[in-house]
Amino acid sequence: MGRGKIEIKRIENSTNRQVTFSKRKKGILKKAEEISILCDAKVLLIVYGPHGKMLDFCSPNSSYVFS
Amino acid sequence: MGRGKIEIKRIENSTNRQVTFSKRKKGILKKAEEISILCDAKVLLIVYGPHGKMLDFCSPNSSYVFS
DNA sequence: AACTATTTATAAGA
DNA sequence: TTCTTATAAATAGTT
Repeated sequence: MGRGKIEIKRIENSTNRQVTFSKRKKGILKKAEEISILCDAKVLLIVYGPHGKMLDFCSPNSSYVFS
Repeated sequence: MGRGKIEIKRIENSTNRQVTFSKRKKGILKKAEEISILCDAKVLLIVYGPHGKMLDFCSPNSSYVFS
């Protein structure tokens, strides 16, 4: 989605890669939260990048599933 | 995204909830794979629904991060 | 960091 | 229920 179509392969430019990481991480985090609410699902999402936090999303009361 | 806008709250109709779960799980899985390739990120995604598998996506060579 | 043209995901419908 | 399509949402390139 965007001004142009991109190929799904490693972005070589590190600035662009970091920008895309930030944007997409935000997006996937939102999707994780949405599916957990809409569908009553248990979700655990970890996105680990150079500057990212380890645990990014865990739907409420999931500890009994993921422990 | 779709024919109409929806509120992000639990879908009460269980058939609709299951359909939405299937569609969105596929979507988030794709996003997880894409960010891992594009941004060289380590991703672990678990979406646990009534009929879903436990481990849904793990980017390659992530075991040292997630073990 | 904000914008917007365009692609992608998906809610309803068939 | 698998496929279609109109529309909402995400985002690539731009500013």
